[in-house]
Amino acid sequence: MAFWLFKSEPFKWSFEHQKQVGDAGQQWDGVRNYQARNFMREMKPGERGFFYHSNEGKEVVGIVEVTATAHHDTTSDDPRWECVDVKAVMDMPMPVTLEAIKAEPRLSEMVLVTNSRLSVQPVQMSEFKLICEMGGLDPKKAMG
DNA sequence: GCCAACGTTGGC
DNA sequence: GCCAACGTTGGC
Repeated sequence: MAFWLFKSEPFKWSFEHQKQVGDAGQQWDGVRNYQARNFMREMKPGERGFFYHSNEGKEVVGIVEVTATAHHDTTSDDPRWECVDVKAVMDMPMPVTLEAIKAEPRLSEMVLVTNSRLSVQPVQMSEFKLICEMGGLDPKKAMG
């Protein structure tokens, strides 16, 4: 079981939008970066990740779950670009800011910190649990 | 709004 | 296959 982080600018696609589409989920489209695409290819239905608001907010705001394996991104004509489907699972009671993440020595290896431009990235289980705790969320609940 | 870091493109 | 030029991301 792997854990992930999905980054989105809230004025383009926010966690609120994500919640509105419900359990049907929605393709995580628009990714045009090989590294990010390759991580999506590794994802399996049922795996969970953080929903992170970049630019505005700069915080982890909720938990999402992968509902479909990688398939063609319908917003691109180019068959190279694929994406998974995700659905919103629960809110982070207290959003965890990038500032707080950077201030936590145990999170210094997070991809969010070491490669801030990667929009889809893996998260270690220890990192996942710790951020849940920082956000007031029981890690067991978040992990499903 | 700026700019550093990074990724991609295309000429050679 | 190299690398300069360019475009984009995202923190500040």
